Amino acid sequence: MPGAGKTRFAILGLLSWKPMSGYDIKKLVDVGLSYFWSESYGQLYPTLDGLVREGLARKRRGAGRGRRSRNLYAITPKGQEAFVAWLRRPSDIPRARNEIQLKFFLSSRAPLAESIRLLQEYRRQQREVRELYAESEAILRAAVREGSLPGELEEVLADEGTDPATPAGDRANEALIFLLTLRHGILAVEARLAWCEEGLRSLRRSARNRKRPRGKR
Amino acid sequence: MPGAGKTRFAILGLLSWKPMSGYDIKKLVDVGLSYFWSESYGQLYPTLDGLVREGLARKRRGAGRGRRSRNLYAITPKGQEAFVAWLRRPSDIPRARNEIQLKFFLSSRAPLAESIRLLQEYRRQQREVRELYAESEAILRAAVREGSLPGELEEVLADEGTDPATPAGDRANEALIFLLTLRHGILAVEARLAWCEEGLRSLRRSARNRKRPRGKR
DNA sequence: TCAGACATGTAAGTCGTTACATGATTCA
DNA sequence: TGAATCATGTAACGACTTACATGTCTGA
Repeated sequence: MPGAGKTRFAILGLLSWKPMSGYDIKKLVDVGLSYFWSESYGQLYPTLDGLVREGLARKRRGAGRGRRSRNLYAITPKGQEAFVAWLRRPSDIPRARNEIQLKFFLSSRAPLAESIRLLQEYRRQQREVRELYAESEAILRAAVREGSLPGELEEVLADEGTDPATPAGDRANEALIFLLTLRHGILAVEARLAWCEEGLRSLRRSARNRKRPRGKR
Repeated sequence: MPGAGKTRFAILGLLSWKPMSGYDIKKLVDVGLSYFWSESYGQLYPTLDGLVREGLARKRRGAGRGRRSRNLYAITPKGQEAFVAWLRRPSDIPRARNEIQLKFFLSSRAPLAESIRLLQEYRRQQREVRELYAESEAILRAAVREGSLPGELEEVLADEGTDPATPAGDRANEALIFLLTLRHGILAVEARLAWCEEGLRSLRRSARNRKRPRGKR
């Protein structure tokens, strides 16, 4: 009984697209889902075995000899059911543990300059993230206009395995949802950057007021 | 060697305010820091012992008999140093693992209605969070105007332990930084809600286009 | 020919939570 | 008197990461 963890269903969900090997899944997550998900091999392979033992997936030995032979995993009807049931279960609120926020809060008794430095570091970090997102968004918007999937995803998903009967409208939908997922990240980053500006303004105003505390009551 | 984990420094940072017991720290985190941090007893007490073993904190047996006697932990100069050094170390980018985002992404091959439902669930959840934040913000803004700390924090921090020599300006600063920390949460929630609206608009437009796919190319 | 991608897996360790055990004190 | 809160701790588990071990195939 390997837990009711999220990794199980993340994998199951990806297998519901098409049969894949552990290596494929890792690639797909790293390349396409990295903005909101991650998996390590140490989780991946044991979990795949677990899915097979529970009858949620089937393992098929692919071509190739020795270590080079890919194991293809396919979702079973039972697995499909379990996946949909999970989709419909309420999601837990992610428990918050944000290091930068913690540091900023704990800096309240340090010199103001320390808090300002933390804010600037955060801003620098988030600006970099925004750049990454912006590039992805440009690629994706183009894909949405064409109703296709973008290059990297295409590679992993679209070659041999995809059902050719999938209507173009469905492909467009997939791209749209991928785009929206990315938009979530972008709006979040922009909110964080707006917060940095607000914070820097507040702290600098506070610093000025303390240098010449004129109208004090 | 109990890891270079974040819990150690979170605790150290709180002890840098004033000596506290494990129970105090848990209360303080639950009541005042819950928007961006959490600690469990299972981490707390062993970590406190670890800090003492490393000479970063000192344990002092308080009044009371048997199990009721509080253990007060105070930071040492070495601990203070370690804390400040941590504050200045670059923070790691939190690795992303967002269940709702994952579900939304994986819903791309389900009926559109499923994606819309997920978005609505997310919106409902985030609206509740926004209410909580709004209440806290009102209390905090009042406290900032007065240059004091708000009730709950006052309780844990301000009674006997606080240095009476702390200038009023410093108290105002602490309240301001607390307020800014909260603002981070608020801006984040509002960004998520804005995303929900954007997403719902997009998906509904997409649904309409597929019912009567008139101007197709 | 050999670096680098392909491919699978395991062992050990970190980090954290939940649930429980224990007992004192307060107050309705 | 007995429920709630104060207070400290531990045991067991769960989720995940890192680092390693092993071997194959491809292409410059």
